[in-house]
Order: sequence, then C-alpha cells, then structure tokens
Amino acid sequence: MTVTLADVAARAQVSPATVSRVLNGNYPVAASTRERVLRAVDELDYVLNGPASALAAATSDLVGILVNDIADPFFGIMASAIQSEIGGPGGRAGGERLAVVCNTGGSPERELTYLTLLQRQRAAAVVLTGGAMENAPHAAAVASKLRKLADAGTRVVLCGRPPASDTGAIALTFDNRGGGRELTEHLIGLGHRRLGYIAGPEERTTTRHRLEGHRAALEAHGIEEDPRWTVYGRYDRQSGYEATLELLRRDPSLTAVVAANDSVALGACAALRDSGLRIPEDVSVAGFDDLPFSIDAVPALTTVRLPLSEAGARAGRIAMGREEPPPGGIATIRGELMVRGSSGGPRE
Amino acid sequence: MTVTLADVAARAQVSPATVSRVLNGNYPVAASTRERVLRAVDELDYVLNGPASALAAATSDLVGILVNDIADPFFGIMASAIQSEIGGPGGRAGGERLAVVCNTGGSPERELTYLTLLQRQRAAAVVLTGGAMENAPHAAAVASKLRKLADAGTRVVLCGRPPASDTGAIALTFDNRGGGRELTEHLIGLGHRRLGYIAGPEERTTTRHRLEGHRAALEAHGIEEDPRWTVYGRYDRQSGYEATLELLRRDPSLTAVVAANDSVALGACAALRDSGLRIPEDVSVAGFDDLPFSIDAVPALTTVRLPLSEAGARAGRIAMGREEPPPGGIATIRGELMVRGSSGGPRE
DNA sequence: AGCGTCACAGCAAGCGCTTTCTATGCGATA
DNA sequence: TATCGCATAGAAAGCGCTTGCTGTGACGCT
Repeated sequence: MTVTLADVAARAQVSPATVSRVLNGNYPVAASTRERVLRAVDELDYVLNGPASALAAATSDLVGILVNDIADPFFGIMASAIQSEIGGPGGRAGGERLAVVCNTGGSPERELTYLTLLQRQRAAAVVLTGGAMENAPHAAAVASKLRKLADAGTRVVLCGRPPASDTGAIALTFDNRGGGRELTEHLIGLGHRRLGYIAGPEERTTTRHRLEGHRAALEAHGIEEDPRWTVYGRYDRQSGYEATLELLRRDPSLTAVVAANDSVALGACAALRDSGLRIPEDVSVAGFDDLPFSIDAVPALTTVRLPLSEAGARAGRIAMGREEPPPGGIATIRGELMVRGSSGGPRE
Repeated sequence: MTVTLADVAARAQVSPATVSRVLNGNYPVAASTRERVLRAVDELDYVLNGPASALAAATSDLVGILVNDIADPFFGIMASAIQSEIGGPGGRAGGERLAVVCNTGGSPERELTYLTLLQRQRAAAVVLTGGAMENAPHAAAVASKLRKLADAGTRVVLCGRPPASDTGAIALTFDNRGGGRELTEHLIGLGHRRLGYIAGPEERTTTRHRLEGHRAALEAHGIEEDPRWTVYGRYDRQSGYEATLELLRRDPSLTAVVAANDSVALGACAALRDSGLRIPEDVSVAGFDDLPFSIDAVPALTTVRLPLSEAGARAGRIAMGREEPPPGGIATIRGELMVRGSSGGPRE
C-alpha cells in the first residue's frame, strides 16, 4: 500500500491535521514539530495524494494551455513562455502548478472536449492560444464554456486570439489585420501591383484578419484584386508549396506572394525556386510571425514579427493573477514589420 | 454551489450509485433509467468532479510528457505524436486522457519536480523524451523516481532517450551514435579530412553519443582529431552561429562543419555566409534530426532523419498499453542519412 | 492570585465520487 | 406452483486529505 498522511502522522507522533499544515505551510506549527514531521515524510518517502487534496481543498494546481498545433513553433514558443510564468517547478514561490498543454489540432470538438476535461479537473486557469474557429455554433459553445469556467473561478486568458465578448475572459490579441496591411503596403511601396495571397484555413480568425489587412492595403492603393490571386490552404510548408504552384498557374505575371505565415512562405520560396524563379528578383515573398528560422531562409524572409514570447509570458502572469489585466480586459498587441531580403522591387 | 452527482441523482430519481454507473458505463443499467439520468445530466449541465473521482477510483486520466524544450520542434513533433495516441479527446475509444506536456528546460531539478508532481497526481503514464542529463547523482535520483512510479502502476516510457536500467521503464532509443558516425563517414567519403564539430551541451547523452559517432568515424578512417575542432554549445541557432565563428578563428582551413542538430547547422550556415564562405563549395555543413525546415535551407541541409513522429506515436501507444513493448523493453531506432546540397567535396 | 491571551495541536466532519454488498422483482425452470 | 437465477437498483463504507472548531498549557496582565 502507498504511504498516506496518516502514516506520516503516526511516525511523527502528531495528528494528520498537523502534517497537513506542515506540508501546506499555511498554519503556525512549532519548529520542532515541523522538523519531526518533515523527517517522517522523508523517511517514508511520502508523496501527497493530489486528487485527495484537490478534493478536500476544492482547488487544483492544474493550468490548461490550449494550442492548435504543438508541433508548430508558433505555438511552442507561446506555450513555453506561458509555462515559464505559470511557475511549474522552478517558478517563483507559491504552489507548484502543473501546466497542461492540450493539442486541439485545430478541431472545434477537441477544443470543447479539452475545455470540459479541464473544467472537470477544476483547473486553476486556462489559456487559449492562437486563432479561433469562426464556425458560429461552435463559437457559441466555446463562449458558454468559457463563461462557466470563469464562473467556477477558473481564470481564462486568450493569447493571440480575438476577444470573446461576455465570457469574462481576458484577451491579448495580435493585430493581425494591421500587420497584414503593413506588410502588403510595404510590397506596394516597392512597386508591386500583382500580388498573390496564400491564406490559411478558412473559418479561422487569424486567416481572415490577415487577409483583411492585405485587402485593405490593396484597396487603399486603388489596386483591384483579382479573385484568382487568393488561395486558401493550411498553415504549413507543403500547403505553401502547392498553393504557390497553383498561383503561378493561374497568373504567371504575379510579382509578389504574401503568405499566411512563415512556414507557408518557406514553402512558397521552394516552389518558386523549383519553378526557376529567383527571389526577390522575379518574385518577392513575405511571411508572417517571424519564427526563428525565418531569418535563415535565403534570402531572409520579409515578415511581421509577433512578440510571441512576451505575449505568452504576459498571458501566463495574468493567468496566475500576478499581473493586472489590461483595462477593459482587452489588449491589442502589434506586430513589427521586418524588411529583409525576400522582398524587392518587381521585375519589369 | 456547483452541481454534484447527488443533484443529478435526485433529479433523475435514482441513487447516486446509478448515476455513477451510467457515467462510467461499466455496469448494466436499464435503458430507460440511463436515458433519464443522461437527461438530468444534460439539464443540470453537470460536469464530473475529476479529483473526487480519481480519489475514489484510485486512478487518474493524466498522462505526463516531459520535454526539454517545447519551443523546439524536435520536441514539439514528438509531443504531438505522443499526444495523438494518448487519445485525449478525439482519440479512439476508452477513457479520455489528458496529456500534460511538461517543459523541463533541460534542468535536472525541474525534471525531478515534474516527476514528483506527476506522481502526486497518480498519473496513468509518463513519457520522457529526448536526451538525459548525465550528472550522476541526478541520474540516480531520476532512476529511483522512475522505479517508484513504475511500482505505483504508472507506465513509464522513454522516447529518444537511453534506457534507464533497473527502472522498469520501456525505452525507445535513437541510434545517435550510429547516425553521427554515418554522417561523418559521408563527409569523409567526399574527401573531407578537416572537420569541425559543434556539439550540444555537455553532460547530455544525446550530445555525447552523436559526438562519439563522429569520432568513431574519424578514427575508423585514420583521421586524427584536433581538439580545436570541437566546440560545445546549446542546441539552438545562435549557438551554432557563434560556435562556427569560433571554429573558423581556431582553424580557417576546415572544410566541413558537423552540427549537433539542424538548428545549430542553420546557425553555422549563417555564420559561414557572413564570413564570405560558400556552402558547400568552400565549407560543407551537416545537421541532425531533419526537422521540417531543414529542407528549405539553401542549400538544403544534409542531415540524419530521425523518425520523430513514428517514435512518438509508438511511445504513446506503449504508454497506453495498446502496443506490446519491444522485447527486453528496449528498442533502438535508427536514423537515415539524408544527403542534400549542403555537403559536397572539399575545396582544394 | 485570578483571568484573559496566545500559540499550538487534535477532533471530526466532510469534499464528491466509486464500488462492494445487499435487496428486490421477474421470468425461467423443475 | 415453488425455486432459482438474473438483471437492476440502492445503501453505505470508504478513498486521503483539509479545515473549522475545540481544547490546553504557558504567559503576561491587573
């Protein structure tokens, strides 16, 4: 049988209550007693029973982090930053919390199921990262779930995700629209007039916002967009590769390709090269996010840097109640245009 | 107050026991009764209390995944694969399990603390990924912890980590030594005789094994290694950049640089280019792991592909008891040499 | 000396669920 | 028709911990 609190109490010749108090350090215990208890704990190799303590105390030390794709550094970086603030072992004082990274794979159902699972575990906080699905019924379901979580005392923070009104959730949102617009304006400024756009999956807020920014820039400069210039895909390299070939097929006269994110942009570069086109002499390419590898592309990728680490850290702190939420519960985080070698003036 | 099992029972006019049985589906319940209960659950919006049920049933649906750096795709990819097999929502039948990804940051203490936390939560299984620290006392502490976990019924699986003898842990190990050797032999075969090596952090099994493979290749071909040719660093791009400059300073006549992993290799490429050297005409570069972005480097990176996804999936299945452990509890997974553009014959 | 005040420590009542054991009603069997 | 077995449902005893409340000496106060 495993060792219980009572065993430790017996060995230390005190009551279970005292052992509990020593372990939680939230009640005065004489130094000599404490020491005796600690020794017993050590000798018996006692490990607290988490579920039992969570049940009795009606609190848990679990913090949920929902990501769309943990294999994507975009989420990995945010998750890492959040977790480092959550505490976990090595964190600052206070209870040690267990960060639970949940991989939804971009599926609405899994997102919902994970939220229920976290609710079931009475999680102390939940951080949702990245874009949300725009499917209406699902959005409503998520919103209602978030509200319930918040009502139950779970702190809910959205990081890099648009605000969910009326849910009591704090939102740190990326200005995807602004970034997208700035990026395209940079290209237009270089003289481009025929721009392809490789979007992410439809029905994702991130996808829509970036695309809206792109179109706003076109419109602001009186460029009429050709519907053939937009292709939807996934947020990965292969999708960028295929979409670029498709774009080239539809209109070989394009002089620039704007991608939904950096991975897609890398795929685009590969496709262009394989098609015998030079970057940026023949076609300029731009990405989004500025992930670590983007600077290593050749030529280095022009992109919009999102402060993933900083945003994640802040979300983590807010989730832990260690930082004031922004006024109104909403903060918009802007990206920064990084002009690098992959963008240049259009060919003749 | 939150809704409890008893509330549901009252509403459905049955005993709490029956509700529990309906929810767990592990005991015959008349269809009509079941339906009544389910309706009550729905109407009351009832959510099971995880800790309470874990306490009573003495089991938990948590599965821990320990990674050194979640922001690194190497771990992200494995974690993703493991998690997809763990089930979680969307997984196949059986209890829904919550995968807990724990980021140790490569710190021995955090690793240990996380293991204790998981032990406290009575985790159903634990998967440790990536190389282990070679610090003797720490290794012993981890081993003893793993043994205790195993004794307590937690399934322990090592993925991409050397076997921990006498702990009852199943190990899926990468053949880092073999891969390192093959890689260097490829370079030697091309004619290189002066090879720099950028290693990872010292006291890591992965670092040591890859380096040993490299040295074995040199020795097998009668090349005497110059101590100046090895530099230790971290497993990231920046480290690769700096180490390469250092290598170049120490011996400008090197014709090839072998890096501890792909990120490091990318940093090395950048440093070489910034130093005015062409790849592979002036210096060949090789990485390890074959992460998705490695093929996008220009020239594409010669490296050793590790089947991260497959290994992770297998580890996940074993952790869930859905696949037989390998005979002896140990399986070695070989990497595959990927020869690409970044390696070529040495310059004059 | 008498009494209020502390600083500790223990008692015992749960926290919300699972599960063993014990009814109970019914059709099947002899 | 009496008996047995089966399919269901309930009663109740925990699971291992936390915590409000209740002692109980030792001290300091008037």
